[in-house]
Amino acid sequence: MEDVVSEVIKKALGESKIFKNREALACDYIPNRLPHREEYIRKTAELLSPVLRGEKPSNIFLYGLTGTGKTAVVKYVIKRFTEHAEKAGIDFFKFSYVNCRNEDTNYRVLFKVGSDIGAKIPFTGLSVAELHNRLREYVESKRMIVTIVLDEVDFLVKKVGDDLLYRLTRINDELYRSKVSIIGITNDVKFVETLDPRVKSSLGEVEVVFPPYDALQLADILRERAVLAFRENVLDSGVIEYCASVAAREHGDARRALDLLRFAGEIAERESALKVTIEHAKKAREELEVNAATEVVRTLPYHSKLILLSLATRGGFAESTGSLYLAYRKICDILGLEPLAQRRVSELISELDMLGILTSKVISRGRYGKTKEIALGIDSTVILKVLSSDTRIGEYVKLLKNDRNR
DNA sequence: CCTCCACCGGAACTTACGGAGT
DNA sequence: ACTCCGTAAGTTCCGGTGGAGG
Repeated sequence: MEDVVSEVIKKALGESKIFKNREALACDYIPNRLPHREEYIRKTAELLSPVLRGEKPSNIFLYGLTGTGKTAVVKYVIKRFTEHAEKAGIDFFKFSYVNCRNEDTNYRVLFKVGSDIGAKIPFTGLSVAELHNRLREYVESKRMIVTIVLDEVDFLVKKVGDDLLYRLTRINDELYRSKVSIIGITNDVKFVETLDPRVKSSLGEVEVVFPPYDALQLADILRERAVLAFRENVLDSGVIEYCASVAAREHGDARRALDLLRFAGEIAERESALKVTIEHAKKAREELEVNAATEVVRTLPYHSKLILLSLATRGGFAESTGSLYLAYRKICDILGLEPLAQRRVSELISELDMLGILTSKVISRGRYGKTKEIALGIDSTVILKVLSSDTRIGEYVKLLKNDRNR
């Protein structure tokens, strides 16, 4: 009998029966065509076209929910412009793409910009102000148009404020031979309202809103990518439509649709199936959902976990805030912890509701008061399993099981 | 129609904590 | 090393409320 590991190794190294190029379904893949975004590509390219003549384009702000193609459109246009520049031997415009979720401090953003445009900058040791100056001097000395793309810029601002944005929008006042323009991308629509009015007006010279995709458009996108990603005839009919309709229900998120399709393919591969079927897609959806849920539960504050624990041990249902609170206090007592006030617990319940882990409904029982009816949104055994990764909770759960067996 | 339960949920206040500036 | 400031998490206080039962 062959040993298991070498079997796995052989499988991993061997040609995939399902995938031709798995990468084509990754969310950071830039395809050659972006279906249903042609007009946005045109608009973005037109807005950026001044750089081709060595002039400064307007600052641009792009909004739209997650997975509506903002990043893909911008990256696509940048790629094409850069290709053109290389072919024509032009070097008077440069792009810098910064994802503010990864580069989440002022220093790291500036550092990324610096390395993207070819300035040599020590990766530590300078103050932010000094870094800013050096960058400005470098840009000025090279006589060029720099376009900085700040993706998920709301992350940066939430973490360190809009100081950097303000300085970047004002940097042109000190540049004579060169210019800098900014493209901000965010999926938080309310975010712009929180900005300093000065930043808001100069950053939002032009605003472009990306609408969500509908199910048919998502299906088109998936079809296009599927041709690249999968071998011929491995996709069962209806798989693409299924993935598209699931994602369309969640505000038309193309990223989710792609994830789903890729994961369905991976499941099919794991099962050594010859075709990717709707069953695989359904399984993928379930697993992705459970994964997302367990991830949320795992990162919950401790007392929120305890509230969930109280709910899960009562069969996932509580007829009132008061009764759940009592159960929660009992658990706190057993674990020797200070319980939170009921007011706070009530709020935490509402937060859990918003996260989609449980549903709480405010109801009135007339004479018997007004309260929240609370029900778990996920299977309670799943919750208990996830919560048990905390040692103290785990012990408690074990204790309960023993009691029940007796 | 009124009452009154068992909370809801707004507001103001207290602590604790992690930077920024000096 | 120091203060200062903003923020997050909780607490206390309290007015508000939908509707069953009188």
